[in-house]
Amino acid sequence: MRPTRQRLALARLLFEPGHRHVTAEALHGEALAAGVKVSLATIYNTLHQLTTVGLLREIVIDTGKTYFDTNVDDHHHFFLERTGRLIDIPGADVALGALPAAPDGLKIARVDVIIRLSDS
Amino acid sequence: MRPTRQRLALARLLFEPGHRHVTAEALHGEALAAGVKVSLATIYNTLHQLTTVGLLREIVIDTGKTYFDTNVDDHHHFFLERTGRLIDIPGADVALGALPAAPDGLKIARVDVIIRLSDS
DNA sequence: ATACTTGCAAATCGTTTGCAATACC
DNA sequence: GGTATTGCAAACGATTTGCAAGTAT
Repeated sequence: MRPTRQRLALARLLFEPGHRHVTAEALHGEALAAGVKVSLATIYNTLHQLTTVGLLREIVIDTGKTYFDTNVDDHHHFFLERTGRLIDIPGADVALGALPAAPDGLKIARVDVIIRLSDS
Repeated sequence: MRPTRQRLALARLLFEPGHRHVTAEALHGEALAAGVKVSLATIYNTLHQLTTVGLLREIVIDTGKTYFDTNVDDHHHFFLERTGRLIDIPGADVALGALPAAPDGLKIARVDVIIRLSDS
């Protein structure tokens, strides 16, 4: 994985501000706003590569849009339904008791807990 | 909501076999296989209407594809990553301890627990 | 008769892909 | 130079929409 101009710029945008959640579109917007010339295709490439390498985690919350989380530790999420925003919940803050055993030849790859929030 | 031919046929396909998870495409296929002439547009209409009415529940597990669950009780899911299949987990089988409080003016609408399974 | 439904085909949205031009080592 | 990477534009798959024709009450 070569440290190209666009990869470096994207990495800076992603990891400098601390933990965050981005969509490809949003990151693309930020890049352009920051004066970084990148194509959307490259954004997707990079996000997936970083995910493969373990620097990002993909979160499925909403159909039709993929979120990438710069926090790859064990943790969960609040999802604000009205705004589409995500908030991290430290893994320790959600007590999961014994989980049902996985069927036959399968193993638990990950447990996602999503707490969906609406206006009260 | 009128009991039209296609709505009745779809309701039968959905609710007669016991609890299940379907995608619009899959239901469309079944309908055609069962000799029921329905357009995909109507499938989507009907699935959404049934969801609004509370007879179905929408599950987000996978980007780019929406699952509808005929089980609307409190429960969670196993997701078989290799096949894309869903398996219900009774709500009681997952012990959730105290959850972090929802921020300011927000309330918990729902808690989704998804246990992702891969081949072991 | 009137309002609700259907179905087609076109449109949309996020994402992916093919491929030639380009940047990295 | 050789290989990885970029960017464009076209291709995609799932879902939605506009609208004319059909159907329930």
